[in-house]
Amino acid sequence: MEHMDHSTQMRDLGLRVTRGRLAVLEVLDQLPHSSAETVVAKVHEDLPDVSIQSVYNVLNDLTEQGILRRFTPPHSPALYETRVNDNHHHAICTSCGRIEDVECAVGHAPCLTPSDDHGMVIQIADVLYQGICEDCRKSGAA
Amino acid sequence: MEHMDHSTQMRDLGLRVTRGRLAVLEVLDQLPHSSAETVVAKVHEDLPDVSIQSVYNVLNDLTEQGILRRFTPPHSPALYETRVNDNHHHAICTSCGRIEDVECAVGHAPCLTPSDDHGMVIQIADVLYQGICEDCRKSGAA
DNA sequence: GTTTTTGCAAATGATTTGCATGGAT
DNA sequence: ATCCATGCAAATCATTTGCAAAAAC
Repeated sequence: MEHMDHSTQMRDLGLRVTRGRLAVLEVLDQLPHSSAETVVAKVHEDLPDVSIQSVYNVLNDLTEQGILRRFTPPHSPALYETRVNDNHHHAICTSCGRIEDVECAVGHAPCLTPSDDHGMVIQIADVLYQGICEDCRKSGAA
Repeated sequence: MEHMDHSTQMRDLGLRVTRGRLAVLEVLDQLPHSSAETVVAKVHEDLPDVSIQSVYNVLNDLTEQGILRRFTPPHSPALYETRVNDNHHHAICTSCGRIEDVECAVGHAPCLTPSDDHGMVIQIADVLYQGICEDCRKSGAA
């Protein structure tokens, strides 16, 4: 069962396994980089009675628990993906908005040198590359 | 004159030098990482007749021209700073929201390996570190 | 004088809040 | 049976849009 991982993931964290939560996670497995609005639309295809606010709850709660990953490009609503245990990051085309997963160029998650960490314990490092994608360059859209 | 740089900066780009634009730039020189709302409040201390919408225009236009830099932490409105020609990045405390400038750990701006650039030409790489700052750790706020 | 930028008003978009009901354990 | 999560409604926050008037070149 594909849900198994997510169910145990939540149970292990003391979260209750609900249809809404599973539905949100399935959508994000299929469509990473989705906005809350997109998730709601997709969830409603199968479960029309899941409320918008509940989806927001789920997105917030699961992000806080580390099951989801959230990032917020400029001029965009927050985007979500099911958190995977690599250190991939994102490249966004500032012209058409398309987003690609990219591997971290340095081979490991960026980190701070102790001399420059300002006393902070870093938990997440998100890299957002912004540029122009091949299609936009060719079509002169930029 | 401290404004000189900004004025010539704008003139060189064919942008008109207005009091509103200069005021926004001065605020961001003093208070980097400010939100639009903060900028409006600060600008209004001296120039109460500058409209909110105009500040948004300025922030958008100057960011587009590369004079300002915008980044958008989760759960935060967009933040702005006058763009400086280094590759510093940002560390945000997920508990109290404080933001520190940090130097890029690898010594240069992150870049993509050609084999992994998806055909995109990268113009900006923003790194956002998220963690818990020393104060929050000590006070147990997290 | 011409074009860009501003100011005003209104609308839209994204997200959060509070409280009673329903559902998972 | 208990407590967590949901649904509903309303509110709030951030930002954009359109057009006439003012300002910079």
